Amino acid sequence: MDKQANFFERVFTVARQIPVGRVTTYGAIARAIGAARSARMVGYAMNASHDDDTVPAHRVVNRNGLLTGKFHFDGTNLMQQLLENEGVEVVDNKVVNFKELLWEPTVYEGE
DNA sequence: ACAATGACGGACC
DNA sequence: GGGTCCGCCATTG
Repeated sequence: MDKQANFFERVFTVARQIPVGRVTTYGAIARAIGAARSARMVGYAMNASHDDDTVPAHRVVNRNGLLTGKFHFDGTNLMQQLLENEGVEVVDNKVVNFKELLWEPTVYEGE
C-alpha cells in the first residue's frame, strides 16, 4: 500500500501543478514522475484521485486531447463543464487548441 | 503466483 | 487519415 500511495502521490503532486486553463497528458505526467512507460498507471492513479479532491483530473487528457476520463466522472459532461469553467474550450469531448493549452509538467524531483 | 484489466501511447496496417 | 494491435506496468480478482 505504501508503494501504491507513493506512486499515486507522485501523480497527484504533478497533477496539482497544472495551471488553471491549461491541460496535460497522461504520458507527460508519467515522464515527469519517471515512469514514461506507465502512462496507463497515471490514468489509474487518476481513478484514485477521487479520494483526493485536490487533484484536477479533469485537466488531464490523453495525447489526442480527448476527454477520455469524462466517462469516469459523476456526470456525463462534468469533466467538460469543469474545463469550460476554467476557460478551456471543449468540443466533441475534445480540447480546442489542445496543442496551445498543453502544459508540460516539470520533472518531479522528490527527495 | 497467474491471468485479466485499464482515465495510454506508439507502432503497424 | 483512420482503425487495429501490441507493449508497459501497477492494481485487482
